[in-house]
Amino acid sequence: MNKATDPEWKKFSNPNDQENLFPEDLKYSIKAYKKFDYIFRQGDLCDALYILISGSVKTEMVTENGNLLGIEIITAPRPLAPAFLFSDNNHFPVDVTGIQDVEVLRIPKDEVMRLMTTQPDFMQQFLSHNANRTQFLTNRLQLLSIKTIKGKIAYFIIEQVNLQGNPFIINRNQTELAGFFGVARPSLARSLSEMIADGIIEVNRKEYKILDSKKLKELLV
Amino acid sequence: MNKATDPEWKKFSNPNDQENLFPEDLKYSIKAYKKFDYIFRQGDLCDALYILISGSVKTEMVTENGNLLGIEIITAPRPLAPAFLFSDNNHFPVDVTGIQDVEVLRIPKDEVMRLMTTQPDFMQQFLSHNANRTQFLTNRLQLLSIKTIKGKIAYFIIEQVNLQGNPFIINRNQTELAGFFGVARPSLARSLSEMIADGIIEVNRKEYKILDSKKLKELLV
DNA sequence: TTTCGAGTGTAACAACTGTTACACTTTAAA
DNA sequence: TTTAAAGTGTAACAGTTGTTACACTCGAAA
Repeated sequence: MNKATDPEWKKFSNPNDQENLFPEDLKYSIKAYKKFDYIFRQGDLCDALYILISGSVKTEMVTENGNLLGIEIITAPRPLAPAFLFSDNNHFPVDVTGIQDVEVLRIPKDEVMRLMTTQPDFMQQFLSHNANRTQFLTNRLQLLSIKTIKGKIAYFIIEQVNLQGNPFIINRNQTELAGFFGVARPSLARSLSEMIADGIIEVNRKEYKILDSKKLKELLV
Repeated sequence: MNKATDPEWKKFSNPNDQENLFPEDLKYSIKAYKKFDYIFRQGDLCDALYILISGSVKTEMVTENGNLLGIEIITAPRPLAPAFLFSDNNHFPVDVTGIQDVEVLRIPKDEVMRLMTTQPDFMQQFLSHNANRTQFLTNRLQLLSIKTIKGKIAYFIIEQVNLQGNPFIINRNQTELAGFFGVARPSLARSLSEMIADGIIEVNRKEYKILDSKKLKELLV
């Protein structure tokens, strides 16, 4: 297989590092799923490395009563919960559902072990990806640990300003944002309204601007 | 260095796997901290692998206003936030504070990279540990995502019954448990009282018993 | 341009949790 | 055994969030 014909999934998560991740004789299989199919369910055994090679999926935690807390949307190419392959209790912690038609690459665990020891670039990517996942989860945990809605908004806004500057764009509607925060949509709207009324922030469509940074930081409970 | 004189920290996180984790010529340094010293602060650069080799520490998230959300207590020997060594934004996500006098082993990043490729047992341990950390965080996230206190109690209880059977022991007092759930102590006490009054659970000292498993599951919001 | 649906703003009320305070019980040390 | 400290139970009230409902705005498609 030469580089020109390498499929998209060989790029793993970083398109710039598409070389030397996988050897010529890699053992793998590919399975296709339709839109809205469950790809994995919370509790499913995780006995191989799964990489989403086309389409996109959403992962959701399910509290046993059926309530959902949206976690994130994953777009190909990206591995799915790779950390769990090596955990003592290797079961999927979330539901994974296709939001488009998707294809998933499967590499058996022993084959992954071989890759780890023979392909340094693969190992580096694997470690880096898992490390970033851990940071994502830690960040999410920190957000959820803030008790007031205004506090969550403040935390999120400060994070976005650090990334994008002031003003900045939020590409989610209120319903999605409320789901991300784990709160009810009208409650989020109320908190936003009050923060606008207090002269802390300004909102035009998807553009948000901090007006009073001091007051904003006081909201971080 | 022969095996009989291997120090405790060579056992890493699993005392049964003390062989072949580290080579003879490992480059490292050790630093000591007093009780209540900060070992790391949220935001500190993480440029090496740190392993707690004696004593114990607690990790806490700090919301910028000073409020604390207790995360966990770590007892030697165990690595400290090893995942962040390989993340793109390699900063500590939590405060790490000694709750006893502690010693911390430091292995530089390039030395860790060498270990990963030359010591398969080290790599296996490292992967497994990070995987378990991810599961811990996911579990904590799931707990915090439950909105009602009774729901959190129910989730926690069901988890404990799966681990210990029914009845089971909770080795935390109400204050610690409330901190773990991220709620106020009297609120937790109230919810527990109501669950007892409703005949759902029974509590004697640290021993908890489920009486009505059906009602308990209905509390998982 | 019209129209429909998605998205947003808001209000009234219910439900839940936090705060503060204090009495009581248990534990461990003197 | 006595005593102080830690832990627990509980109440009253304040504060925040959820629920439900509905009007309004905006934008894309017909």
